[in-house]
Amino acid sequence: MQHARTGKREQILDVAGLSVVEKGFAATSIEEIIAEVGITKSGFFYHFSDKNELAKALLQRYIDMEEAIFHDIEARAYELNEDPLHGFLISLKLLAELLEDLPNGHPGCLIASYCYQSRLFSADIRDLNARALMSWRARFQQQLERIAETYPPRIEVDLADVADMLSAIADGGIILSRVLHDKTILPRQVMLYRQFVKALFVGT
Amino acid sequence: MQHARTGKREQILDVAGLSVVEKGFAATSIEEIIAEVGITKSGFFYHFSDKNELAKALLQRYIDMEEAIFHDIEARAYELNEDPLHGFLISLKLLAELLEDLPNGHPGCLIASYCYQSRLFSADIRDLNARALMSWRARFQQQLERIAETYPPRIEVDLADVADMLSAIADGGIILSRVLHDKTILPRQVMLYRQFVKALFVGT
DNA sequence: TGTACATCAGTGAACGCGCGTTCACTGATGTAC
DNA sequence: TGTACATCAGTGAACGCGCGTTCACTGATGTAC
Repeated sequence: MQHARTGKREQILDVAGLSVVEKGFAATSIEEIIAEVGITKSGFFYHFSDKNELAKALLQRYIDMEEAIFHDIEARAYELNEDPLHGFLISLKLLAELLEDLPNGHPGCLIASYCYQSRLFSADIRDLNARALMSWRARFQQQLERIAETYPPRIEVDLADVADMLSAIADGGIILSRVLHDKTILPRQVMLYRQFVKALFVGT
Repeated sequence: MQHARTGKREQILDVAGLSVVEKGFAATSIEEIIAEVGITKSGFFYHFSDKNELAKALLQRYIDMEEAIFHDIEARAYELNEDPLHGFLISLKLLAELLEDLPNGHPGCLIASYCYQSRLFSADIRDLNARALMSWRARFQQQLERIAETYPPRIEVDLADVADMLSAIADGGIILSRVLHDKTILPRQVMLYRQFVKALFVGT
């Protein structure tokens, strides 16, 4: 077994996570998960009280991972750089590189997946999804506002929209990359967004 | 019954289409569809040989509808206007207005929905999905290239990427709008893309 | 115009399978005294 | 150090329900001659 050393709970989340972004949550059966993990059905229900709890744990883990990745990227980007614009541009470059280096492209955004199956989930899961998106908006908007203090925008825009645009580009880019089987699309879109931000604050 | 005058086949597609973007294809049961349409299960199988045929018909209809909408928008945008840039900018404005006027926001993009459930579908459906995205890329890229002949780009970009960006913004914007329950996000993203295109070809 | 036949748009009953969930139980490890 | 008990990480068998699919059949409408 490949994950012999990791806990069964973590293995369940790994297997389920992959399946959910490729088949959807409803089509991801517990039966199939336990077969791949090598556990009985009762073993599954020891870790999760029901399937809804699996959905919640899956989403929470995904959000935490993304949060950690962005935190790390920003720490590196602003490390030797106090200029907010250059820091943000470096962040975007680092993000694009990270996405480029994923061997099979981005596996799929769980927030987008859940969005297209929202009637399956309880209100707390939908809330979790919405709060994740709002926290990204706040995070990017804050950085954009710091930039705008030094570099007055050359185009009249709502910085919340510019912040949302990164989330949109990311989710949309993942979809394009997957459907067209071209993993370069997503990082290229991030770099294009970067050029837009540059044009926005320093002109063409 | 609200669709008393339309054919049962069309009603099946209407009901199924809405359910698929809210619960996913696997969780959209034939049982539930026929209950809402007011038909027996055998009636369903008269119209579709199996569930996969429903998926295919659903996607084909969605693609045809989107195609018709874009065709209509472009016809109106370029009607009194031979300048390619202004024509494209008007297209985007018309698109944003159309999206703004949808009473409940965009119901959901079937291409994105299928992308996150692709393992459920046969190869011909996945192909259909990919070809739809490629035709949009081609359509937008062609217009961008016509623009570039008259307005040399102020930023060095790949126009195929700029074309893809519109698809990405649209798919991503739909997701943001739905998850955050704010239908204004999608049209605002389209308008922001419009500002990017403007900056790209005429500067800031 | 009448009759024979074909097609259309379904009905009704039955099928087997896989699903999520429950329940009583267990063997290995950890902790208290 | 030994014993009693608790907790952890599961097992095994059974459940009822809903799913997609099949099959023989039907009543209304259309077409040929």
